[in-house]
Amino acid sequence: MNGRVKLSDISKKTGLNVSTVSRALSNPERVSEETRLLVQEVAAQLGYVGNAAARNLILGKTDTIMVLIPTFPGQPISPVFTEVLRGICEEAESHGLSVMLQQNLSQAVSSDDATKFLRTGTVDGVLLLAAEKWTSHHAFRPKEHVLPVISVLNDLTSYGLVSVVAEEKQAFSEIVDHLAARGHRHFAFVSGPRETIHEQIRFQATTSHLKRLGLLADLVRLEGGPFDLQSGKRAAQAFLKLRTRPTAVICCSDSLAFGFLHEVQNAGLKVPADVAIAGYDGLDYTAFTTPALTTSSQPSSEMGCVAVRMLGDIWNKKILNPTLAALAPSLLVRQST
Amino acid sequence: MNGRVKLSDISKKTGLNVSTVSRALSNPERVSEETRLLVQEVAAQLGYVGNAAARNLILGKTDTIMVLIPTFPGQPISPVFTEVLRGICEEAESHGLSVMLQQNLSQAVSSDDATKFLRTGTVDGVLLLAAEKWTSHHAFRPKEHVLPVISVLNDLTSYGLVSVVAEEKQAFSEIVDHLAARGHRHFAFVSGPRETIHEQIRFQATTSHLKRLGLLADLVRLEGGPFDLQSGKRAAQAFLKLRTRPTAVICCSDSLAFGFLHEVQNAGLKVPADVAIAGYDGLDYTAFTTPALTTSSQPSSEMGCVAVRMLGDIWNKKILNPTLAALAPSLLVRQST
DNA sequence: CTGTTAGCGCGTTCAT
DNA sequence: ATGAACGCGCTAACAG
Repeated sequence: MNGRVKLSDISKKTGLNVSTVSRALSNPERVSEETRLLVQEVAAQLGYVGNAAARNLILGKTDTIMVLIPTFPGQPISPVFTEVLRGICEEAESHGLSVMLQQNLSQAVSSDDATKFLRTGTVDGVLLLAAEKWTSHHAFRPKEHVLPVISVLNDLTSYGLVSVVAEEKQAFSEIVDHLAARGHRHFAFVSGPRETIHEQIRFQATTSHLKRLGLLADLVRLEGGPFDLQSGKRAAQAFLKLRTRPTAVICCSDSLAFGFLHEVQNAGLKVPADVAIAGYDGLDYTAFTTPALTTSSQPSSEMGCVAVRMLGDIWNKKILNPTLAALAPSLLVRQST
Repeated sequence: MNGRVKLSDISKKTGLNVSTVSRALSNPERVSEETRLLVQEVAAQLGYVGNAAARNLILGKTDTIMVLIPTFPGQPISPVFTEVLRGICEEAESHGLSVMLQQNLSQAVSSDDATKFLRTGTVDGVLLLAAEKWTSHHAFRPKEHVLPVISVLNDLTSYGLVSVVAEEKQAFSEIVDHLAARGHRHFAFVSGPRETIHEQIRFQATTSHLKRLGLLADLVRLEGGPFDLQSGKRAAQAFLKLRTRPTAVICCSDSLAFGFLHEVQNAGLKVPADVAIAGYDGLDYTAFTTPALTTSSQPSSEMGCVAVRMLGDIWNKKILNPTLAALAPSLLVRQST
């Protein structure tokens, strides 16, 4: 390709052998002081940059990880994904790893998706963000050799994947506790998409904790839909039609909470006097609604960091089985409750 | 590496030569119907996936583009970047391209950053998001051969880079027109970071258009700071201390507008009765503030698409000079004005 | 239409 | 400490 300078170029210019030049650049200690400096100087002078493809080919690795992010048509990407991605990039960079990104259209990763990036063979590991299912492809186990795959945000250990998630159960228990301590006895839960793992875990955590407190009888479940502002608005419309309205509303996500807040305020309700609202995610804008939203903050970028570290552990054979890492959330009590 | 199945494996199993197998897989039309089917079947059966490194090495290209996104410590990534990124990924996928992501810590891309990813040599082109400067590195021009670099969001044609941007000038003129039509005569501008291209263009567009309308005399410039909610809040605090307050506030970004809105409402002002507020970006949550924010929507994902397409044009020699593509924004008039 | 040959750029054996 | 030779897996010439 083109006139890119290569090892042989700097070999000619120095009179040294190509392999010596190679050593001087990758294993400087295995070469004399003198030649090392010479090579380094000429390399810099010529603007040598190396060829990753050749290096990858002979080394059998690429030092690259693939990140799969689900996207939904017409919907912006969740800030949670963005933050996880940031954590991944930071940690990857500190380990000298590159990050490849692929956005896939459905939340469920199928074997087809798997094939798509495997066909490239350019990565040493895969990070799956918020995948609901995982159909392991035959290409992943050619001869007992598998490409490491880690699930982030969703617990897919049952599919045999190392997973790193947030302690959502704890988060929603804390929210319930907080609301109960404020004196609330009648609750509503604004649901996200029923089929998602998140919805199931969060609703389950809420009901089981309410039950523990003897308050379950009064839980109203409001259908939201997708994790977006519009869904929160719809749920609020249903809420407003209720004969007896709960005094505390727990939303499955911050976007739902914001949409909900917007709509009940439009209808003239006072928050938190008429109804208290809590969300989940810890998006930055929740601190700037009026009133500011109580929410539980996900350890988003931390999950990204941890996932990259665990990938390293898999490469180093320190992790051998589908392990689960669960990171703690932190409750942010604000004016909406 | 490992026990990955390669061309030679399927060559043995079929009795065909390696190159025939290669052809059957990459140029199916240059091989007999019979062998093609045989090869494809055996390939599928063995779970052949190919080795990108080898392919890249011989082809001299990687079909991969690098995206550089600026990040700021302790600050979430702008949704605008995320949307641009989405556009890039979608368009890239439709062209069979992969996307590598690197987040760099400063807004200004220096030669060091350039070197970092060039050292990999794994990409065929670079997309620079919101870079303020560009120090072209010698590695970019080894022998009249350069790696194509496109600037997205910022016009860096003066650095010799093909650039794709939003028509910010138009956007802010439209905002001014809208506000003037509403009867406003006293304006404030909430500034973002003074050193950024965006702040300069947007402020300049606002003042020059106000001047055109004969309204410039009354413009108050409020210092915001970083493009975030907190800065908008600070600007609002300054605004509240003004002896005579402007009736219309134009914010350099939606986050500033939201923070501003939050704070003036806290102080008891009515929006838009006491003060009208407009932002810029078109973030989804602006439709759900109370009142909903008037804003001008950036063609974010479109910019990503266009950038990828232009990269293709550069590869095909259809673009030879630093071209500028400017995409139109769309004004969203809502209740805050 | 298929087999043969050669080589992409680099790292790592072997020798020396 | 350095040089020579080999091979990573694949594709593109060139024959046949």
